[in-house]
Amino acid sequence: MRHRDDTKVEAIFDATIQLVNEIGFAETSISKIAKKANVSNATIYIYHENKEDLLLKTYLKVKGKMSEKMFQGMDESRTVKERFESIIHNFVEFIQTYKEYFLFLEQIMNSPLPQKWCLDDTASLFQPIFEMFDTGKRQGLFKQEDVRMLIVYSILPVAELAKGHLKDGTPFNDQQLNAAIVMSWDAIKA
Amino acid sequence: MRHRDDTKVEAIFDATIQLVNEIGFAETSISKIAKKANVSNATIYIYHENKEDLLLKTYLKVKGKMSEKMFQGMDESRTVKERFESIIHNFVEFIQTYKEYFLFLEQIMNSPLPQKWCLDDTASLFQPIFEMFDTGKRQGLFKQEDVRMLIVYSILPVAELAKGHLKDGTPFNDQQLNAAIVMSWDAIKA
Amino acid sequence: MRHRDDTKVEAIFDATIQLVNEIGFAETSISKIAKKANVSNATIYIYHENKEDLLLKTYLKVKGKMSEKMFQGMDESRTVKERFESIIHNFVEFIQTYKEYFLFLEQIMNSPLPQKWCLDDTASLFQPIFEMFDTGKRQGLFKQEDVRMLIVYSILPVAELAKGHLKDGTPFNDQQLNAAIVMSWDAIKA
Amino acid sequence: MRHRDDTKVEAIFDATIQLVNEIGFAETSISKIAKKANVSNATIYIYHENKEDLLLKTYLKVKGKMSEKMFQGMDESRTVKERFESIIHNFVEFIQTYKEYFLFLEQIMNSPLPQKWCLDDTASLFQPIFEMFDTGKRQGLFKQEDVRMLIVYSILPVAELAKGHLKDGTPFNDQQLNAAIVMSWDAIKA
DNA sequence: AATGAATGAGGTTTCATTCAT
DNA sequence: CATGAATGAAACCTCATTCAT
Repeated sequence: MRHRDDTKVEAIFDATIQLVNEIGFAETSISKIAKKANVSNATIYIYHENKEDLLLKTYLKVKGKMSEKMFQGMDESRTVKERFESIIHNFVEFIQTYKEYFLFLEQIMNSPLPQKWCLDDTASLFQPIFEMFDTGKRQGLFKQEDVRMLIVYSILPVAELAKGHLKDGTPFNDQQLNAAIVMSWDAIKA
Repeated sequence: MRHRDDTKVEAIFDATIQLVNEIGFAETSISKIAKKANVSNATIYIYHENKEDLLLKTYLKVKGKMSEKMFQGMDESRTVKERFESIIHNFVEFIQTYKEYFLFLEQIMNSPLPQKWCLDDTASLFQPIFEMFDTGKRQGLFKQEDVRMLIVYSILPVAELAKGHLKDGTPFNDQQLNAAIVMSWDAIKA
Repeated sequence: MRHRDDTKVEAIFDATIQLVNEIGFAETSISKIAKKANVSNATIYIYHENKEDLLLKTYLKVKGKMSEKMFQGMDESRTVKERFESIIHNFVEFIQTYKEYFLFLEQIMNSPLPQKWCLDDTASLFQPIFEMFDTGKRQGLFKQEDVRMLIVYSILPVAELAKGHLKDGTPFNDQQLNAAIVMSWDAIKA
Repeated sequence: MRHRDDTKVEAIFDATIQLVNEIGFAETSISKIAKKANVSNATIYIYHENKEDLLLKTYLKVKGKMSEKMFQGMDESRTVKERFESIIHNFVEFIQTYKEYFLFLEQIMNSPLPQKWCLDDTASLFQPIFEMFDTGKRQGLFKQEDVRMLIVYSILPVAELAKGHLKDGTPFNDQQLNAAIVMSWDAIKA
């Protein structure tokens, strides 16, 4: 057995993500992925059981990357506010740098696939967010609401704004970002 | 000449929406739609040029329905706060009553299709929201930010919460909704 | 019963011939014919049993037209040579005036359809040619060969030349036609 | 990698030609070709881009075969008359041996396809005919007419006669062929 | 007579996947 | 490991034809 050729594996992942973004999830076929990745159709089946498995693995990889970037340089000893701002900045940075990863995720997450896959484990990837909000709640900084609610009012809107700028091509500048952070904070603060 | 059978047209729309929700956009084929709608494959092509056209028309229909429900009973003479709460209540009502319409929209809007279709006109469907926020800004009730930002911090989170409850089957009760409205208001108020 | 609407019948014939010439026999469908003729699909079935019947009738009509034009002004009392030249001139005139009729015939006659239809009767349409050649043979003007052979060496080449000019768009002038007639005569003369 | 199976490629060509002859160009479908060739529909698309491409390639192949057979054993040092007779005999031989190839060609060439394909290069396949006639003209053997005219009066009629015998099943014997050659010669000789 | 509506059958093409090298 | 060849199944769409008005 020769060893796994990571160049090809990577090329397949990239081609998948690009195609899903360019032509959509529904139009993305194995043949098209193979062609874009410059490998044979059959090669894809060496690394992935079938099409759905390829999608699942790509999804997990991308979600892992997002988690990694989101908590990059996170220091548990910092204050809640500092951690809050770090996460948001990192998130926006991720969305802008890995534009295609982000849009790929949005497309998959709004399809019935994740429910079919029953992925509870992915929540753990975002554990630091939960911890940060829990701490904040205990310190009386945040409203005593469900953490999902705090997320939906503080992080989601920033992502949505960044997505909007991504789609219409306009830049999401610091001034706008700071205004957003203020609104996030206003929404969730006690 | 046989007369146009609107039952069939309606059945095709419904089948499309249901299937996109059940098995996803990618797996929804004309054959499956036809079978579910109890019509022949060919019948679909009498009313729609091709598969994409069917999706586009379904999308527009559903978006129209959402707009209609969202501003039902809207009274321009009411205060901004009353209008704000009316919209949010109507929206949540819509999401819960027309669950499948809402999830269908989410799936389409997160695919590359809308960009391909270049639909600027659909923004006009939500004109009353823009007017409400503009009035509120002029009255000094809201932060002097772009209306899109106000929307993203007040309406979007509610939709996201409702969607979450839809997906995990738990009810979205009045207490939760009121807490959400408070957060929305906190986020955007001046 | 209302009376037969010859406008529509004619429009259907014309559309059929035009389409067969434009896009070919294989691509010509009832729907396309109906659209080009500005009638409903179903209207075609009032006048023709089915698609093949439509083609057969169109073929017979066109072949009849060709025969009619070919022997227009033919005078049985004229000399064989005069009749010979009259036929050739008429034929060339027909090909150039009814270009589409002629090319339609060529397409049908080189398909397996005529054999399927077993049309012996159409030979009778060209009786005057046979008579002319028979008379010529009896008068010792022509070679004592089968009349089909005489036709193939005198009339067919002219048709082929005319067709060539039709297809590449160059004119088939009198000088060329006369040269052709000389060659025809040389080929068959005793 | 499985190696290219030329048996299949050949079977597809043969099935195409046979079907076009049996049921006609218009009724010849990919499915029928695949069934007759004992391959899957999809296999055809490995070797041919689409149906039209299959037809074009089949056409070119058959035309090449015809050219090859037509000039088999041609010796440029022989006299014009010898070359002339060689070509005609070879052509008749081809028509009779490769009956289906010939009838396939006739059907395609009388459809609008060749014009759509803009094939100028195929003329070069018949270069030796042009050369033979040019030499004959220079030697004063033939009339000083366009070579196409000489072809149309000497070779085409023989083909037409052979085709006639093919279609009604009667043999085209040597005596008839010789009579035809005499007429060909009479038509074009100076 | 005329036609829009409707459809089962079948068209071309692409799909996801497996096989043999 | 890698891949071109191969394919059954199914995709989208159009066909010829019939029906009800």
